[in-house]
Amino acid sequence: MNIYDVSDRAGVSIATVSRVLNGNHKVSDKTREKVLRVIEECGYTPNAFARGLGLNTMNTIGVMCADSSYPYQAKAIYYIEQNLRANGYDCILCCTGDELERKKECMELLLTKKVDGIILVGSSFVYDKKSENKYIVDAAKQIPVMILNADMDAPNVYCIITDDVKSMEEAGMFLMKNKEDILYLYNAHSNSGKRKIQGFKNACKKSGVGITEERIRYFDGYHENIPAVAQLLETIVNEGVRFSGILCSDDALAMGALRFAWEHNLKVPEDLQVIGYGDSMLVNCCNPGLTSVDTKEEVMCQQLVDTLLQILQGKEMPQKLVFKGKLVLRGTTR
Amino acid sequence: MNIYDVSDRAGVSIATVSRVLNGNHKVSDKTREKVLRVIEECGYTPNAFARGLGLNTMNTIGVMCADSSYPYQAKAIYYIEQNLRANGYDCILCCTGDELERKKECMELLLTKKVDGIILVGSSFVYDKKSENKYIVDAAKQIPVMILNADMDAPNVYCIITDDVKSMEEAGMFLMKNKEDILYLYNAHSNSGKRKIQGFKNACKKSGVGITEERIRYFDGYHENIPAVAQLLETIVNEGVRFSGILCSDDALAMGALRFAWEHNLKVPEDLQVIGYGDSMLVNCCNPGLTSVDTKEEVMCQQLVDTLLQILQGKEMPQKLVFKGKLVLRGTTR
DNA sequence: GTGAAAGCGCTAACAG
DNA sequence: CTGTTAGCGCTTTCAC
Repeated sequence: MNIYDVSDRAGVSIATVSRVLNGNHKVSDKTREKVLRVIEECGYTPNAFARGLGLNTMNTIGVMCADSSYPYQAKAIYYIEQNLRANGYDCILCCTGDELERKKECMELLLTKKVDGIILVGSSFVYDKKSENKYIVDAAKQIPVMILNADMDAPNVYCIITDDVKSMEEAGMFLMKNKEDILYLYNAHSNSGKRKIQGFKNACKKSGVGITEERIRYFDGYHENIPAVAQLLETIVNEGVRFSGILCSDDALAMGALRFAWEHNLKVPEDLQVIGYGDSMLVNCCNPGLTSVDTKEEVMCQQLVDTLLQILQGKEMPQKLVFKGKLVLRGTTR
Repeated sequence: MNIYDVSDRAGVSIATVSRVLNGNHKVSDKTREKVLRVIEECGYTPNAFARGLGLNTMNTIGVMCADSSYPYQAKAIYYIEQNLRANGYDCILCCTGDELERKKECMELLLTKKVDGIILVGSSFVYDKKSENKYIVDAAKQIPVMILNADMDAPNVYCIITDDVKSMEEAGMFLMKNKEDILYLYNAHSNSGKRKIQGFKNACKKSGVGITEERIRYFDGYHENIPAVAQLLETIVNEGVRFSGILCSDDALAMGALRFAWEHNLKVPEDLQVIGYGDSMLVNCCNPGLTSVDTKEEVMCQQLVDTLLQILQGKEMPQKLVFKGKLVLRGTTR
């Protein structure tokens, strides 16, 4: 069943059927009804590939993420998909992992599939070296590239980011109000990961606390491996480092910190304060509840999609949207 | 830049270019190299829409889920995407929510987009009423439909499921070894949700424990709302129901149970035992660690994709793959 | 308001 | 081994 069959049965030309299909006004009501009836009867739907070939678009957006099972990315994908679909766009999902080479491949693939735009979810897509971001810059020469949570500057690349520096600074200063021995724990050397560290360092400076590398520690493990985080803290203590507060670059790390507290019979927040980042479901999975930074993910994703849609319609849009995180106080801090 | 441009520059016909592109053997090495060089030089990539139109496929699979931000679904999507991509297929993601109407719409849409197969992630897609599964049966008349975690019987519909009855029965019997006052907590009336309840009931029977509705309780709230789960348990206690063990249909509910224990200074597992389902990252987010049923999600997803790929190649495959869950003992049980 | 016809870029059957 | 050509099904311009 194709447009010819419909035109035959309706006794009109394929051009007319096409017009009806596309809501073109220049069709008489009578003809329109006749065509619609036939379409209804036959259950005809236009061939998407043919349409794509003619119009050079199939209304799809490529969504890339490192690992869609990470809670943050999973949420983002959900919000993005919902917003795009509500506007008639499909999502092709690509989980790239962490290797640059795979990211390039996926990007290439999406371009080949002729998506109308690309959304990069998560800050791991943007590197320090300019040369390693070439794949993004190149892609942006063809179609708009939206980046959630990473900051870079190139034509046709749009960044929707949290002001991680400020947000983390605020959280850090909260812990440093009357304590100097705060530990910073992170698990990604990504673009936003670096901004967060900067925020911690800023907090140190502003609070008159010395910055030492032994208090800025990297967790090199699988994000779900909470026990390993606790172990890392054990190692740090064994090195002789003492701390009364831990600032974490995400909530999972904070869960590890709490686990460490349990294992050592430390009272939270009396003996140890903990702050997470992301305000995920994990904040309620512990007792007391986890103080965390709400990064307003849903709003960011909405804005991202809105912006993209406008761009696709040819509008000029801001290259950077910056949101400020909000420290949500719960029981793991005083 | 299209196939004609390439053929011109290489001094061959478009048929030859097409052959080179598709790895057809009947091209001389010399010609092949010449063509490949031109392709390389021009950075030519074939137009996916044109190819799709001719072949009537763009090698995409529709992946439907209710909410990709639920940890279980997020994981499944990740595994499925990885496996499909490794075999040259793209995923179009559709998050449908819980309403049947939206599920139908999404299904329709994917069919219109001419995907090669459809994967339904999560058991909420299959209903009790046969008439409400018609959208699946109809879709399966056109393309294979794979269902993760729900059981139904129709031509061209393939189910990859956990033996929830047996798995839950085993977990229940573990708790009922020497206690009768076990509570069953669930949060979905879905296909697999019902099998799980059946498992609990079986455990009661086999353990000689009476089945009462007041011990089989539904949590009607957002899956991440751990405090609300604890509140529900409070309500149940206030009704006069007592329990020394809680069997939960997923790990998030179990976190709520643990929260309830904290709030009431109940020792786990001495005063209250808890078992979750899914063996998610949450099992390590609490102290002691959560005993849970490992449903081997990754393996199931691999098998699902494998099966689908074989079906697409015309092979006859089993309509149902059943995996048995495994009870992983941790600190919340004795 | 409607129809004829020219693409869109590729694959594959057929002929040589 | 290589080239010619007929689709694949739709949109859109140009006549009428």
